[in-house]
Amino acid sequence: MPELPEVETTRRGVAPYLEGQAVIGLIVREPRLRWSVPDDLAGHLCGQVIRAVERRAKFLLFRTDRGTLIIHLGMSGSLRIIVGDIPVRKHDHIDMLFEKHRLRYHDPRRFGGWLWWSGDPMNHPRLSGLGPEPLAPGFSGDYLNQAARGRTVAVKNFIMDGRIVVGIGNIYANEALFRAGIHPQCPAGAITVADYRILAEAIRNVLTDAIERGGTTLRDFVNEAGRPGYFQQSLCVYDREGKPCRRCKTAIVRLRVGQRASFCCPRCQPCF
DNA sequence: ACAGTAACCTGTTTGC
DNA sequence: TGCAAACAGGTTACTG
Repeated sequence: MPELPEVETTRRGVAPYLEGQAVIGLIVREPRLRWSVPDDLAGHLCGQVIRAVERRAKFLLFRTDRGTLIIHLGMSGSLRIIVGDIPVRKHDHIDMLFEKHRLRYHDPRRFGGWLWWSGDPMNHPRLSGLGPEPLAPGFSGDYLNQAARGRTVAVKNFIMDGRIVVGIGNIYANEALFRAGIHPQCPAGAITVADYRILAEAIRNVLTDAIERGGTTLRDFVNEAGRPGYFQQSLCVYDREGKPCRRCKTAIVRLRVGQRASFCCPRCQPCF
């Protein structure tokens, strides 16, 4: 679930409750996440003030004076602000305690992670090799075109590769390619620079639109208040097999690209 | 370096 | 209705 817009929605939601607040406790009920929660995480965090809540790719960064808590939501993780006495549900794996509330981590599939890093988080092995942020300067059609030279991989897989550009998962890859009028199976190296400029803009626009609508909730994504996003109402192709294209009414087609379900309009996204 | 596959784990949907 | 298989938003370790 959580791609860049959902992680950013979570960041914006929790930041006001955490920044400037001291951690007074940590309850780890289930440490077996994608990467095991470090044994000494409570020792690192307790007493520390969260100075800033940032995002890099799909990672959330909680900065303190002594290091950074790095959280990844995986495919089914969510963070909620809990005020008062709300009973722990199944899969509520971690609570981070503050004076007046707590941050509760829920993750049925346990593909997420809570990591600690004492140095510059950008040097963490999981972050150091990442490509540019799609919403920051430095990401452009010219950059994509350069990175795609000689690549035979399908363009959909190419833009989902975090070494090329971060934050784009299956939903937004499909949606961005539709907006750009590019077929998902087109080889990355066969796309013109003009089309890459259109694609880069489509990526920025779809991510920005999704953030404005609080992300996409297909099953279980919820924000810090436990409420869903509503960008799913704006999806043009994802999970719309057989339904009419919002632009030309042609039936949306489902195919498999690199083991992932993919959706496109055969008329608006012609084969290369 | 690149491309493709399997794996991590649980819940829900689909098909027989 | 019941059960098993297939599938799901992400990342990474492995293969050739």
